[in-house]
Amino acid sequence: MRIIQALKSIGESGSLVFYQNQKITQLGKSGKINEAIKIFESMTSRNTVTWNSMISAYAKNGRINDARNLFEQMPLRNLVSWNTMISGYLHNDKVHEAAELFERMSRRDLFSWTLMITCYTRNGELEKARILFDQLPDKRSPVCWNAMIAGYAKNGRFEDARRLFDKMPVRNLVSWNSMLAAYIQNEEMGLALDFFDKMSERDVVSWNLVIDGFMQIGDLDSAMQFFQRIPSPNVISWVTMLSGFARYSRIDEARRIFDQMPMRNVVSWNAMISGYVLNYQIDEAIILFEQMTEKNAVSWTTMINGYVRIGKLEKARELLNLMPYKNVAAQTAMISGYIQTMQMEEARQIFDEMDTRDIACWNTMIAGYAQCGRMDEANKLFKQMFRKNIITWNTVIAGYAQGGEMNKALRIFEKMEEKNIVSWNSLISGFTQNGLYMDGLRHFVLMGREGKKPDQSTFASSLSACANLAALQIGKQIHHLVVKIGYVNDLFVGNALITMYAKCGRILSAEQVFNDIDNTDIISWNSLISGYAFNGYGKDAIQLFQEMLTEGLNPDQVTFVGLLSACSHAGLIDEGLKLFKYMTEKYCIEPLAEHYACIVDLLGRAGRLEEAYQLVMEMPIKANAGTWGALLGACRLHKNLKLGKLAAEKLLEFEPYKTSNYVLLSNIHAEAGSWNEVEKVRMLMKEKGVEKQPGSSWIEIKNQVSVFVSDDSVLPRTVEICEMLKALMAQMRNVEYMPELALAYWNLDDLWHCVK
DNA sequence: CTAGGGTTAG
Repeated sequence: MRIIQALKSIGESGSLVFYQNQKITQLGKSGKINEAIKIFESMTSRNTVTWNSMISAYAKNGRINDARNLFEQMPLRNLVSWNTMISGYLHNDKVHEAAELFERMSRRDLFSWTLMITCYTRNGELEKARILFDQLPDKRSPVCWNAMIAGYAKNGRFEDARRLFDKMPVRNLVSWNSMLAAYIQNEEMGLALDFFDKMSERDVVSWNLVIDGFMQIGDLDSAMQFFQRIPSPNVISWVTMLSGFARYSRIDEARRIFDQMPMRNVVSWNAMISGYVLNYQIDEAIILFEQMTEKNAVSWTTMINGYVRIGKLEKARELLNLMPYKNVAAQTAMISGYIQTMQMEEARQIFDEMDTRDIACWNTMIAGYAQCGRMDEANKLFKQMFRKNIITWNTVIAGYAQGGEMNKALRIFEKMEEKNIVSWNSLISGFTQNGLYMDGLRHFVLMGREGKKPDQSTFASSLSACANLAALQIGKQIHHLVVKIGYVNDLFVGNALITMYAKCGRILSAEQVFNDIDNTDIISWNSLISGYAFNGYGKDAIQLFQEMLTEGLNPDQVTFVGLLSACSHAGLIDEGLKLFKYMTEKYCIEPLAEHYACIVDLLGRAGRLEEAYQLVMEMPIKANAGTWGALLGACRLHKNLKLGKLAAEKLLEFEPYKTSNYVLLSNIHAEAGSWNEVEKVRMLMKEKGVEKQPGSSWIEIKNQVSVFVSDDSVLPRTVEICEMLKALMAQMRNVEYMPELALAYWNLDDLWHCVK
């Protein structure tokens, strides 16, 4: 009908063009970009509005490059063309490009200013937005004020929003709604409801904001009550309810809403599909997806994500191939799917095929390589990246840290301009996990100096460093900080504290922490049991274990490692053997090499060397270095040269480059007085090229850990320290303290040195 | 044809 009408009036100049322009806009808005292109290309005469409409249509459908091409090609640009292009960049998250155009404009109107302010606030660049806002030519128009208020709201600054709201000269309904949204986005439901009651005028947006607020805090009942009070709910009211129920996995209620809706748009369908996807009901999701007459990029992305979620990558890929204009989100979803299943080559293929990529996509790819330990490739991408964000940097740091390359991690970290808590935590936990405890603590201190507050992860890592260094004073200080900043009730921190005190020999403090924390988990119990073990309190370990059972907790493999080592350290041989039996028979826990090592140690201490050896030979899993090491230790204790030699040789097969093993072997020979053999071991080391690692120790003085390395005479105060050592040796002789000289085969002339 | 408040994918 309308076409006929339009054709009838074709005589009037430009009315067909006018009609076609409208059609392009309408098609662009409803996602039918192909039809819009068809009309545009068939047009014989076009005016500036035609070009503007087409630019807008492209931009609304994610084809921002096509939009820009048209913008460049068009014969005559007006102010609206520039604004439309900026708006396109705004909706495609390309703030940088938008700003470039804005700068180049010769004339700007209120549209231009508002667009640009919105661009900056979307990007979190509130200060830039505010500078523009303050330069604003027309202060009486509420539109820009509203944009700035919304910008503050979305970035969590509702007080700033409120200040602006109170200051603005003319308010309209949108201003009131923007302020209402500010409260709701910051989960201030009390303030929001007061504000809502004070509003003299409300529209459906105001109501929708409130029901969304209830949904965000999980109060579905209140949301429903308010929803029923809305005078005339629109699609968005319905979708808010639908997606709210879907988000909380109340999928049947969500479906009921979906079926009852008097009107549905693409978003409604997408929300329902997303609900099913979240609930792993992919079959239901695909039925709806196929029924949809009008799919947009979100529909496709949601569905692809759904298949990725349940591991059906072929199905996901099929959909991606069918998708008409693949967007970054869909492609990134596919890439993460491949990465989750370690199919890096497939992931890379998609990545290479993409015509535009966002930072998140690059980051996903880099994280993928990092997870696979392929840091060279990760780093190559990192270097290629044009614009990086803080996540990019943190991903690379964590990648290097996990691969043990702390030098590289540190170098990247030091190049960062703006570090956040995640950057610091990646670095500190990297040091700690790679045994570089001092470096970990040093950076913990540096972080404090830069005024950054530690969080639970920082505390867990640095407490673990203290535990391994037995740095009690520093550990205690960190504990105070934990209390002060308020992480006492964090499980990770609590468990780290237990381990720290236990490893520092303060088992009473460990107990106290254990008793003080509100909620314990299996790791807390295991930590305290291992703590008892470490300090030789075998009976307490067993008693705690029994308490754990009465509490109804199920012990795991780690529990028994702690228990068995507790028994071996305390010489509780029968109890240990009984527990081992209990573990395998009652709890059906497959013993690990660690468990066998404990049992070997137990039998060995009791002098039952043959039995221990028998166990090692018969155990169903392969003995590891720990098992042979336990046997070797027992042999030395009971001076069993024959078995000891055998164990030592086995041990050397596992760890041919570990100096301490050679030391053990040569000590056995030395104790037996076979000096020829001792010499042979020394030759063997030379042959294998084993470097004697400098011995090191550390001492805590006035809250400062000092590391001493042997055979290093460069640093100051060496002479002083040696004098002191000599004096101490003399005193020790006086009180008849004799070090075990049989063990002192290695350089007695070592110098101890203060590194820091 | 372009700007401010509300929904969906990441």
